[in-house]
Amino acid sequence: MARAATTSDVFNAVAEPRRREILTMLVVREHEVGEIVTILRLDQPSVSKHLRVLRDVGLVNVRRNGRHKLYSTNAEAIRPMHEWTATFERYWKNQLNRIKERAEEKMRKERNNDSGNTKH
Amino acid sequence: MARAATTSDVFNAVAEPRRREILTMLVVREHEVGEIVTILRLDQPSVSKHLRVLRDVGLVNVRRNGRHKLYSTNAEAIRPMHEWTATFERYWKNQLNRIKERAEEKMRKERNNDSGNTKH
DNA sequence: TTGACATATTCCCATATCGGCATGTAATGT
DNA sequence: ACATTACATGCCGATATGGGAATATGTCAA
Repeated sequence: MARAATTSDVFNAVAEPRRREILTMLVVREHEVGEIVTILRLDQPSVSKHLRVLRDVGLVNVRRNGRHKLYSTNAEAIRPMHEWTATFERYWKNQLNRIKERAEEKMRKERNNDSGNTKH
Repeated sequence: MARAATTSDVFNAVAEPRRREILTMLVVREHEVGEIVTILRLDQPSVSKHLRVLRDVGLVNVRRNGRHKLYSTNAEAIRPMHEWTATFERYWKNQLNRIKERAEEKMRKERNNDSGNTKH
């Protein structure tokens, strides 16, 4: 088997940096495809393909306006990722605490050593 | 160009579901490779390869213990993902509020219609 | 040293990717 | 009807993937 399809879930879709840029841009307000092309300096077919992937996993919505299509980010779809990463939050906070504590421990010891060294 | 390497950044490394399972498992406490194999029911070479990817992007740490190797999740490395997804939080909250408001609006209107219909 | 155990790496294959380029389709204006 | 604008899709090639099977590396114990 090869790598999972980019359309298999949000994690795979968002692995592509350009798609992350597109999402960041479209979450503020909706944009036409042409605007994405000029602002992010990508080829039009490239943008359309990325939008296709994002659409397939529900990360963006489309709306037609004459010849234009207006895409916008469906922020709600990013929530599962946010929640998955959130399960690690307490652990990195613990890691930081442990680092802090070790640093303070080291400080105390060095202070003791210094006072001892002055003796000799 | 093909898809970006799985080792290119945390987003790509974490796109693989099995690697997410491994991270979830190793964040609680460190485990030997063999334990990962039996608990997640994967082939040993497969686990070693996944761990290699996770190591390359700094998502796990290793420590040798005799013939065994003890892997643990470096939770701190997941933080960038958490922060990226967090930038969308206010938007999905807004979306939810708008849905709520529309529902309440609808309720009010329907109540008005009902009171009107009783008249006829 | 040899053997057993634990883990890592290599090779092969089927598959999906992304970029570039060309072409297709849909809506508008004249 | 036709040309034009705005997107979408199709085809190609180079590349990296993950699974499977085999093999290599590393560590301990007798």
